[in-house]
Amino acid sequence: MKLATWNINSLNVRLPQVLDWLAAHPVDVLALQELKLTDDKFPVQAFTDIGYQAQWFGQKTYNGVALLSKAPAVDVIKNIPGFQDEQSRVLCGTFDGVRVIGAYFPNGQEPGSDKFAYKMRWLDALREWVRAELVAHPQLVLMGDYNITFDDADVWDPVGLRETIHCTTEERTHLQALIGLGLTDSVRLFPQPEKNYSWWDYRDFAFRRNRGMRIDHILISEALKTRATACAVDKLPRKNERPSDHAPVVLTLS
DNA sequence: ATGCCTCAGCTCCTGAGA
Repeated sequence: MKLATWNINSLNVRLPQVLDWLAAHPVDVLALQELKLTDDKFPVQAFTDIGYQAQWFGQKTYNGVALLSKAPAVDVIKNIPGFQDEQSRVLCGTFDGVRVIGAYFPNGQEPGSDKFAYKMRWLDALREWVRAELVAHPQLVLMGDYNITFDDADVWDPVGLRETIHCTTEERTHLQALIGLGLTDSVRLFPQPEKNYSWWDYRDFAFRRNRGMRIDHILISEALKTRATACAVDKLPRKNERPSDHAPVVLTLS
């Protein structure tokens, strides 16, 4: 079983790239973030045509998430139960017995801002919900655009970007709290290239200079850790014409 | 650098992303 996550920064713009990528990498589940379209504009037929089922949770202009899958989704949930949220950020379903949560974590903009406070509240709510989901579903994957780095190894300039957004102690404490639930960062289970990032700024030739951050993650439960055989960032789509600023991350389970 | 690029929208500038 293969699972992947990809922030595609507008499904309208990136649909051809998503279809091409799935043709080359026929994963069982692909979580998408930043659809940037309303539910009525979701191109379900394009995915049906290539043999994928889809769950989607869109929003005008911002956010929006989807789960594309070969198997049907069971027990689908949109956003975090009990957490009032105007923004479409979470989509959850069970596929072949594996509970999959696809999430677009808030950006947070700047420490001290209202958006940062929202990010912290959202992370609190997510953690408590995932804690309960893990009890009901021991085989669980939490993947998406976390907008948080684990540590300096995930940042191209850890000194210059110290305590800036995605790199603050407060955000990293929240990320570690998810690890504390019994989840594992699947990328680090396997040898990786030096300076292994998943996002690069569009500006200043950041990708070419590999000035990036690893902010897209696939966290897996203990029960799945024993099934994990590979996990890596696929940088190739970032070299496309009109690429997303993020690259997909792919996990292989036995 | 309050800069750089990209996308959506009440679109020809602004807000947001990260």
